[in-house]
Amino acid sequence: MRTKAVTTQAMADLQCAECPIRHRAVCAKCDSDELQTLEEIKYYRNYEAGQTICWAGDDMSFVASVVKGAATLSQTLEDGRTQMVGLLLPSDFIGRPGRAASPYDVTAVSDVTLCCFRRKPFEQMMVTTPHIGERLLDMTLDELDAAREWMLILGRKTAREKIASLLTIVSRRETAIGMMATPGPVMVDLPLTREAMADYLGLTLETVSRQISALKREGIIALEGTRRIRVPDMRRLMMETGDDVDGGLIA
Amino acid sequence: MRTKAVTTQAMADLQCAECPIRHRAVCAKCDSDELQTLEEIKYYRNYEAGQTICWAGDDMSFVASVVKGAATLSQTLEDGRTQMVGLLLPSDFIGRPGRAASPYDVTAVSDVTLCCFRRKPFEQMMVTTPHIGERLLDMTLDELDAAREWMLILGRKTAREKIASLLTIVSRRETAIGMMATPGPVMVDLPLTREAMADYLGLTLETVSRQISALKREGIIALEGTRRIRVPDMRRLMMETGDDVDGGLIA
DNA sequence: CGCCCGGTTGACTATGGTCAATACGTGTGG
DNA sequence: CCACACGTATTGACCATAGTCAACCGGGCG
Repeated sequence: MRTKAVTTQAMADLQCAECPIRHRAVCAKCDSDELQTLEEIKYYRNYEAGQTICWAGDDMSFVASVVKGAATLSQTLEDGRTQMVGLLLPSDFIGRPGRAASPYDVTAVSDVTLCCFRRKPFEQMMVTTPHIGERLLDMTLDELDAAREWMLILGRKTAREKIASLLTIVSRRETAIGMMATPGPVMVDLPLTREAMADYLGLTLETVSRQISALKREGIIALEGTRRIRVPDMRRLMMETGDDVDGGLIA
Repeated sequence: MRTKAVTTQAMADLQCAECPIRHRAVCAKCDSDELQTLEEIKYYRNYEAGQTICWAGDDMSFVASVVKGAATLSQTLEDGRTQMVGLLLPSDFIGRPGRAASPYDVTAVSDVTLCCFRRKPFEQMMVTTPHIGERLLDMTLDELDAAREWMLILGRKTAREKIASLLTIVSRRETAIGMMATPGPVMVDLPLTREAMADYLGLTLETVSRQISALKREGIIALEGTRRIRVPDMRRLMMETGDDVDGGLIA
């Protein structure tokens, strides 16, 4: 595993106004003046797939938004059992204002680009720029809801339901639209190995593999390569999640 | 089950300045002017043990702080499996600014007193009073960390470790001090039935009962009645949680 | 070519769930 | 005062789901 984090050339001069996550990230509510200030303190960092962004307990000198790629948050018990507790996709926020040490391992699962802000200036800006704190509160509340949805999955669902739920959730986030069960076929591109899925779902990789094979055998999903999944009928998959048929939509 | 929520007389005239949760609740950062404004829009509500405060999907006309007692947040699958996703103790916040419908069932597990704010005036105040939003962000980030700790428990711990973790966490919250393993005996007063513990831990009530019996047999805990537990040596209990021996402290 | 990594599949096992009987404690009514 | 009932908790016997251990497959790369 490589350990260098290289500041991208490609991204180095990206203007906030052209940023793909401009309207969903922590800066979403900022007006152009505020954006200007952010522009001055931001910088980009790249990580390659598999690279560790931060170990649990380490101090992070920055907070950041995911611009591109996917990262995970995970916790590990002393005997090595690990549980993922967050899947960070573009626009998600990394780090906690007011606390330097990350309680979680943060890992790039695909090639990742972060838009970083040094901690101190960012915390300063939160005081002077209410829009940032407001947006961060909203995002944190959403993450809390997501974490609680995961608690239901981890605590009460069967292996089969867990897999179906993961696929449903990832597909929902990828096609970030409102997402009612669209009847046509859907492609789900999940950037996770079987082991990462297992860490996410509180299963072993063998069980993940078996359940995916079972869903495949029954025609509920089809594989194109190992990381790409075709869902001919999303509603059929959703029926396997154990949630209400309305898709478990919250409010 | 009774269904009335009575506005307490006993609490009706409690001044914020004398409030037991003054320094930990959502109002913690407010100065006395701000407190004065809150004082004018707040009102108290009481619920008795077992009563439902709000069903998932219902609109709540207020947000609130728990002043006294304990409440739970839970989600239910269509076939009846339920998972608790939050345990609300005094100073915890109920509701989400900007969203009326609760995604969770909220239930009083002991007699509960809430300090309520009507939604609209509260949302208004959040705009004019940054201290409230700031405090709420901090509290929400703490809750998110707690939810993620639960994800580890639900996803990766054995039944025995789950029970030990629950007892450790509740005792940590009750003796709200810094909480290093104090060597003396500790009383843990957990206001939950075996079934509620099971719903929390993603177990069945039989398994909860068996594991508690096992810990008792081994002298790690002792029961005084069914809801009160004596822990002769907290460190011994913590060793059963599967966390690092330092108590799994974050940062 | 052969190794390595990720994935799949099989055989067996163990942990926790299910179903059922029993115990305990408290409040109610004869 | 005791009998009973109801809700909560404990315990046992049995079973099912997912975990463990191990063999094997297949593609990419040195």
